[in-house]
Amino acid sequence: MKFEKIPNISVDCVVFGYDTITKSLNVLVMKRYLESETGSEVLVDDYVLTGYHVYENETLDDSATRVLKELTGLTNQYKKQFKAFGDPDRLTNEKDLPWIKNEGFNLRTITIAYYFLLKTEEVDLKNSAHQKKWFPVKDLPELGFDHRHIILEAYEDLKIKCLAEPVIFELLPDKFTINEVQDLYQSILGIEFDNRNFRRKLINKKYIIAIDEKQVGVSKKPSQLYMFSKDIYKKIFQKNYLISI
Amino acid sequence: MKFEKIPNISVDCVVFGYDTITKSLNVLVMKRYLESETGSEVLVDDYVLTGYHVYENETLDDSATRVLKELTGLTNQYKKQFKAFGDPDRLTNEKDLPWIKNEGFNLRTITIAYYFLLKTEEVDLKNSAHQKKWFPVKDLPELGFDHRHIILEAYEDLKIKCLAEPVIFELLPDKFTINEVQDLYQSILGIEFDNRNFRRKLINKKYIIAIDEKQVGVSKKPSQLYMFSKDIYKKIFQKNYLISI
DNA sequence: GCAAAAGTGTTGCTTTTACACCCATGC
DNA sequence: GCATGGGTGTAAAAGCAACACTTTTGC
Repeated sequence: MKFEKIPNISVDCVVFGYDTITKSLNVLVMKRYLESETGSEVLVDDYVLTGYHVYENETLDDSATRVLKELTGLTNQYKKQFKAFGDPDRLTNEKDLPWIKNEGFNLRTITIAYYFLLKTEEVDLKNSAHQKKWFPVKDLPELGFDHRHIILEAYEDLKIKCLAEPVIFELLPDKFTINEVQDLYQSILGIEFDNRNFRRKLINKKYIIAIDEKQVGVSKKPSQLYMFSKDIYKKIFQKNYLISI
Repeated sequence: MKFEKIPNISVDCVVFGYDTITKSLNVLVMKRYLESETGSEVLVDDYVLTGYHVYENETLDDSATRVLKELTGLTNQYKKQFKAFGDPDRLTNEKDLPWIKNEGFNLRTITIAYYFLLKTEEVDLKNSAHQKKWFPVKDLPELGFDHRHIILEAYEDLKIKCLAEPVIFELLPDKFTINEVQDLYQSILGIEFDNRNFRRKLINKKYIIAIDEKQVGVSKKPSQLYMFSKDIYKKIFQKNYLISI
């Protein structure tokens, strides 16, 4: 009983990884491939989110953490439960049926969807069992089930979240330049900011700390590195009750 | 199969109702009462949210809508799925056990929680099967299961939501005064605004429309009535990309 | 005429926006 | 010395915050 899977409840994890080099916000997905018994026909060939059934004795948060760990080896990443998906037909697209038959899924499975924020470079894709791949959130491959929909809803939630809370720093290395932060905001939100205004705004925050270090190995003026202090942020944080409707 | 309940998945509805007269943001809950077989002992005597199992052929949203309709007779109210609750021990407080035994619940039930926004006066509590009652969100009664927790999370979500979207008008009658809007914001957020600044801000919105009508039957200067035009709001709405971290 | 709540303006301050050029480095 | 992105200042406009008294009605 204790470690049994609940057959009709899963968690699905949208893993967002930012690649500072290519300036791309990516999503980690897993290859799904199935041939007919004779091997003459490819039945399923696309990607899916990583997810798994929730265990009987496990909280939803713990399930999501477990799935992320199995997928990436990482723990302690920023995690948010953002929505449950449970349409009766969410798993029953024609192209999903052979897969479901093969895997023995329950056709009416509700999934609790989480998203995680981390850095692409933190994940080692080589030494891993499944075939996993990063795709830019703006250029997703063909996805199984309702997973494109889930990713896009996660992305919408992230857009709103990053305007109100300093989650952006979860996607950046510990030491970053102001322009990297700006690039990331722009990449997530799809809009451009004035560099001088953006820079001023960030540098004025007490929790954005200039460190005594500069970029190395770049063939241009090396830029100042900063870090984000969560401690200071928490200390000086105060709810802003500005009504903007 | 089609109309069977899924035994381990439910929706729970936090129904927020605002009472313009008493200026109280209320939550609608249902009496839960159980005596021992001999009638000599009260086993359970408290309140719970209304909720119900999800049916096999039904979306989560439809389940929530159905539960609200059975509870209040109302449809087409503002509805938001805000979180799934699924801790293994969420139904197993000692005081919930006799109830669960009596009702034949699945002990590991995940609930998808929704909140609704409406006006207290819209709901007729008299002609209704179950014993239902409004309680101020700031003065909740003893609640079964994890329902206090669910209500408080719904309330937190509502606080954030009403700062960014005009959901406040879902809680007010069609015709309202500026001071009623201010009272409601203050009641939800627990802070006070300057009346002159608040009034100016609202009246300047194109979608807040002064109508050719005043309050009647009040023994004071009757106030100007306004309405909210969702159409105009949608037309002129534009996402505000202000980073406030 | 009095109680009750509605409604009204101004000023200083902070924040946002718009905008163009020089700087430091590696090659 | 040149290519590359890093870094800088100012002025106008908008929005926000603080503040106290007069008006209109029903009774």
